[in-house]
Amino acid sequence: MPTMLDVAKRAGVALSTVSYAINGTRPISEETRQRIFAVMDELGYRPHALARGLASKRSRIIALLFPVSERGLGSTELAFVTSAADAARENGYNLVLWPSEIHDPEELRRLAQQGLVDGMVVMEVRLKDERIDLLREVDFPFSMIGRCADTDGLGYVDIDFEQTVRETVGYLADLGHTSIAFLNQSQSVFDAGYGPAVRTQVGFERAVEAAGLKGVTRFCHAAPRAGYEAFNKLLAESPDLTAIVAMNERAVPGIMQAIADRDWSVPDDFSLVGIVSSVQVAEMTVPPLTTADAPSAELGRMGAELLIQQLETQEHSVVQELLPCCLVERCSSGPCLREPGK
Amino acid sequence: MPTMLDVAKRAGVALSTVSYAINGTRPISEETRQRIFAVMDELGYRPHALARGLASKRSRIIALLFPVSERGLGSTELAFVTSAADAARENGYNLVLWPSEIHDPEELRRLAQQGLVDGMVVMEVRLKDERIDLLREVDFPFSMIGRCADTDGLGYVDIDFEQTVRETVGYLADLGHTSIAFLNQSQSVFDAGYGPAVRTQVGFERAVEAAGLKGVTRFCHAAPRAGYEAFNKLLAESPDLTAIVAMNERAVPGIMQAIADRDWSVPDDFSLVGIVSSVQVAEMTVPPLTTADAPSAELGRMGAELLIQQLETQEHSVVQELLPCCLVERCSSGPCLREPGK
DNA sequence: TTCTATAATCGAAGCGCTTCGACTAAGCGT
DNA sequence: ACGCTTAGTCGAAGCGCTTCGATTATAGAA
Repeated sequence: MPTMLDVAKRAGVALSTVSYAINGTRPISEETRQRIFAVMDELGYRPHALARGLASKRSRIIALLFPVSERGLGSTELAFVTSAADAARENGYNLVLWPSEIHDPEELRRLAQQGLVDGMVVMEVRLKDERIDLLREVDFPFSMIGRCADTDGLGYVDIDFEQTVRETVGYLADLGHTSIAFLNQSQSVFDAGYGPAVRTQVGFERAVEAAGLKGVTRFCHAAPRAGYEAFNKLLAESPDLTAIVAMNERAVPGIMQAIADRDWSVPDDFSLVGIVSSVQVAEMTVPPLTTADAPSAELGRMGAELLIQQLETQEHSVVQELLPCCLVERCSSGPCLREPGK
Repeated sequence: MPTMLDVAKRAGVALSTVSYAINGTRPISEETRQRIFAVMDELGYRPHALARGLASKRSRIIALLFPVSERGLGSTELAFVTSAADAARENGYNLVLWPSEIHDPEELRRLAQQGLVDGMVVMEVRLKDERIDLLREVDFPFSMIGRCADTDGLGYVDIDFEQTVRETVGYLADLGHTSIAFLNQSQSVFDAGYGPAVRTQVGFERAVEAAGLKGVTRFCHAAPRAGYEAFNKLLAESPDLTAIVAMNERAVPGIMQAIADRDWSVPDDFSLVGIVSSVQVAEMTVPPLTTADAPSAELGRMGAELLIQQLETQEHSVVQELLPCCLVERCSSGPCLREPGK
């Protein structure tokens, strides 16, 4: 494998001249530059990434911190990963995957001090998140997909949960629904201060009140069985319910089953809308689910780009962006033709 | 950030001694070692990954090549990624994600020559795959998740498609089905020589013949609509069909819809089994789908471990492993109670 | 006792790059 | 003709490690 020195010799210039030609760090005459580049691809020269990183103190590698087995990532999260990797590469960076126990700051500190990565993109951030506290403390560059409670001076992209749930509630209200339930993720996820669970629930309550509707909320584990039971309890307590907004993909089939078991049909007797979901999931149900799809690809991409931008420019121009989910009407929602409560 | 030299000075030893103590490359007295380690964590010293990589010519970084937007990865593929990353880290390696256009060997060559990664794990390998040809040609270490046609001397893990489909067909035969269809992925994927599509189809034909059953096969795009149409055509041509084996998750809801549209019910009137699928998908349908689940996590893990093992030991002990899918009976399959053809 | 193997350590030479401080030769205003 | 900037280039000093070839002390073999 040829080195920069080989190129320099063959082109009859100094080693440093080659470096300047490649990086454009100092002016090089057009003539020399051409000669150097000619030699470079004659020899098939590729700059050595590690050497470059060592000398420049910038590895051009960023890490994506993703929580290991925390609810087991779904296809929504996969899109974060792939689009972040794409975005990184388009900007000349490499993306390393760092499966991180959410509660092991030491591991994180090691990564930060190892000199391997220039910065990190942190996924699945909680309202109160040790990882963020640590990174902040050691002043290590990072961006978030999601956000913690105190985002002062921190760059992030997140879903606009309030807006999403407001739009969804509005949509159902327009269809004539007056009593709506929100099916959240599990109580433990909520208690752990997981942003989406907390923010959406709050948003739902506000939206429902603002619209003058009746709204109830309920936690539910990520499983069909739990969805089934949750639906039945919900209807036992509020028999006038005609629609559910579910931020719990795995529970959806259980709900559908429960609806079918009452000999009701979707959407004529009951409406079901998934939020913070994805097309893949929506199309797995029969009938296809009306969903507010998470802008996963954008989130992943922006998370990476935010960080890279922060790395390239020294100025701390803090970008904080909220993206709404996109409500797509499919076949699980509509006006309620049944007489509520019957 | 302290360097090795700082540690050495503070411990009153030579720089190289510290290195030997850390790596165990040469014998160091217990006493000295202790002193060195004490100083190390007194100073909070962390070896610099890039420097280490540059000097040792081993970065301890491996790349996971995954095809960009080729069918859009599902949750099955996500598991590859995360478990590969896990496995890498457990073995002291980092995993970088390399979204690769399947037909751009130049990009790949660059990655290989850049010195950034010690080896690659290649996903979604085709029977005839340019990437493999290139890596082989330049003699760059790699392992495959999946496999190409000529696997001579190449390490891989793959799903045992033949076995999986045989078991599935056997399962349906035992339930009394005698006319079964196989719903493959799309024709174009098949024509591109995508291993699973080709191998499973061949396997199905053999299995059906061996079991003395009647079998038909059909390609289908990854979409509910396509599944719907495929089902109807299939039944128009072979009215005695009582079961479908589908290796096409996205088409499944369409099939279910089509079944329901005939006023048939699953599984009493028709059986449906998904293969090379996952629990997540299986539980999204109503009723839950009987599936042969892909051992995704194992595949990802083994893919990484295979490569690392190859990297650590010089000997080319070629590991080639086929893992079967695990057939899980849920509620979409059973004996056919309907009189076939009616 | 003398010779040699082994344990324990040191110093120095890289690994392949970036970057800083020269240096030279023009180009320009005065 | 004078200094003064600027484009274009060179050489050398690192970046933080690994690793090779000594060197010394210690012990077992002859």
